[in-house]
Amino acid sequence: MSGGGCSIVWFRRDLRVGDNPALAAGVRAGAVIAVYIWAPEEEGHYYPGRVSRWWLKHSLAHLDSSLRSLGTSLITKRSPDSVSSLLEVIKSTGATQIFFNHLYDPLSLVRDHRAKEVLTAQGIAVRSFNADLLYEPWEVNDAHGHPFTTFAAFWERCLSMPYDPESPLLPPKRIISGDVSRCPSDTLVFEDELEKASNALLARAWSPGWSNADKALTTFINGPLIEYSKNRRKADSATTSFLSPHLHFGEVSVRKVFHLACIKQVLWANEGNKAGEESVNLFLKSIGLREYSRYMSFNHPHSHERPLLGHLKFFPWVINEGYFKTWRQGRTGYPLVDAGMRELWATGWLHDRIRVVVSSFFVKVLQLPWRWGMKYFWDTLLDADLESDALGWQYISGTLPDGRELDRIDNPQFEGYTFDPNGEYVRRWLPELSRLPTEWIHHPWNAPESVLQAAGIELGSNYPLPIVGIDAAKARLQEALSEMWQQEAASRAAVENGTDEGLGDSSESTPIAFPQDIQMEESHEPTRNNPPPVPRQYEDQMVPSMTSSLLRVEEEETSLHLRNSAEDSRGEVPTNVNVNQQAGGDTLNHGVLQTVHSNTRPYYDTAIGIRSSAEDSTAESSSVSRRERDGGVVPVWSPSSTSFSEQFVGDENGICNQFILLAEAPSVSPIDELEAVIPNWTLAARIGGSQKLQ
DNA sequence: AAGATGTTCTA
DNA sequence: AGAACATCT
Repeated sequence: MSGGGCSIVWFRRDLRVGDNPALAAGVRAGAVIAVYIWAPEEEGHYYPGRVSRWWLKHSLAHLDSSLRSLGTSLITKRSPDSVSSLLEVIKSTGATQIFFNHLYDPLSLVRDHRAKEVLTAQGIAVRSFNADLLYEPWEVNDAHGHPFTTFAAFWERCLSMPYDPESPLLPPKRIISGDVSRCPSDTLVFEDELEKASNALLARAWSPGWSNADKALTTFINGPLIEYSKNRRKADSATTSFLSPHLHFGEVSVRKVFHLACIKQVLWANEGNKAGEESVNLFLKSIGLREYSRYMSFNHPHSHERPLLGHLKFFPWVINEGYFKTWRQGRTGYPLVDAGMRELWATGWLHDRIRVVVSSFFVKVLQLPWRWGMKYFWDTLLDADLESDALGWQYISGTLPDGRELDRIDNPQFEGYTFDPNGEYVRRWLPELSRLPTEWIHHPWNAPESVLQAAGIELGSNYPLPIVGIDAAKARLQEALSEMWQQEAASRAAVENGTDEGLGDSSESTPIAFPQDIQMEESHEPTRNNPPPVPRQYEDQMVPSMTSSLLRVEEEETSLHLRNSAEDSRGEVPTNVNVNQQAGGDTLNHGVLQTVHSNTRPYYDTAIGIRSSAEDSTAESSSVSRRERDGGVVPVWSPSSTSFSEQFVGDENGICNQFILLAEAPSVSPIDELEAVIPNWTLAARIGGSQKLQ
């Protein structure tokens, strides 16, 4: 295995030196070549947003300097294709093995599988590890060996597993560098000049990099954690952990977080500090949600673009780009929502509670397609994370068995008084309402004219009237829901009559395209299980891989393929965090971040590689099975290993396919299939076919 | 003591 | 919105 050659450690979203199993393995094996490959085209629609790239840039610089102090450096490569870059690095360094840590988003599952196939074929030893989760998704199953479908059950199981999560590894003391003299780094460009200006303020609030992540963790554990249960639902309290971006980029390991929190919990439990103990439970639960997001993504890889509950695909979403824009700009007329949206745009950050408020408003009041909202979060959040965001939006949209009720509308006015009782949060982000008394701050439309006047507010002029009334929204939601159920019943009837072919397809398999608007803005706006049989010994061989197989024609994804690159810009948002602002004037002042309105963000929709619809007759799917690989038992990744579930209202087809696939899976060359799929965005759709059971 | 009213929670 | 729980009278 080790031979004479050195090892490549392929960094991805594990930008840390401590508790990094891939790095540790590389160091153990001898000389190391640390590599990071920037290949955003592989991400398709999920090209990272501006602030996310800012973070990445700094995190990589931080990692590089740490590696240098340990004796090596980070080789960076700019590439349209990670796997070919790896091959290049192998060629120029004579590396004979490669180590990396697992990722669980659908794009990575495909890419990593392919990497493994290709590299192995080249005689390279490939080993991968769990560095991102307490337990691998395939380790956590119910009494029947099936994956859980609700969070509570999942998390309960995680907390009562027969073995503990791995203990965090110490960072290496020294790294012997492989010979990189013939392997120059590419300079990676993560932001253009305009973006640089827009990002200028971020460094005041955030410090990317693993050692800063460690500091943030320690600060939180020793500080706000104990009060977490009390404080966690105030919109602007600085009592959250602020770990999410660090966790997203793997700057701190979740095991370490878990470890430290558990130690505190034991301590507080011994002291009889009930509140402290409960705080840890709540904090760990949010870590659990992150775990669950990976779990869901692994088990249902199309969960970032399809509702997990089948009937939701019949929901008549309101396709109204004007609404969408109004929401993004924070001009809905609901102060709590607007404050949140403006904070998001200005800072790339939102308190968890406010994320729920704005997304719930988006889905239930505006009834816009949730994927639009999710995409906007992706573009703007500093901690944008595909798996977490997909879980969040699905939860909000009522598309999970344990999500919020579909027909429940959260009223931002009432939420305002619970999350922001004194209106401070609203006043900070909506300067035009800064003089409005608390009594009216969350429902200015009810305020007496005299009060509004005194506050310098003219509704409909310098602050909008509610874009949609809550009552109207409720009525419209009821209609939409009954329409949805009708459609669903009709579709089911059609299936029973055997006339289903094609009928349901248009509605169910063609996700609503993103609006042009999110990419392009008009110009007048300033733009801008039972225990696993062999629990431990194969830990570092658990390579999630994907097997695809022939299924049937089910997908015709036309609309999604043709996406133009375009300019992404935002509605104007006040970014002047300092409160005082002229109350007059709809024109919001231009704060620092706003000096740049328009960030051009290319969309790499590699429409090349999309197959014709004839070829589309092969829709990927895969199955769960265990098979030998590299001497280790490897679960083969499966999207629909779900025999549970009346909850995931399935059509029987979905379930049947599952078993058919199990039989058929090995007959098709995964790579051939996968290559056509790599342009990602369509991946999930293809994998799932039109099964409802997702 | 039982009923009304209020509070908190929901992945 | 509605259940579960807590507090008041």
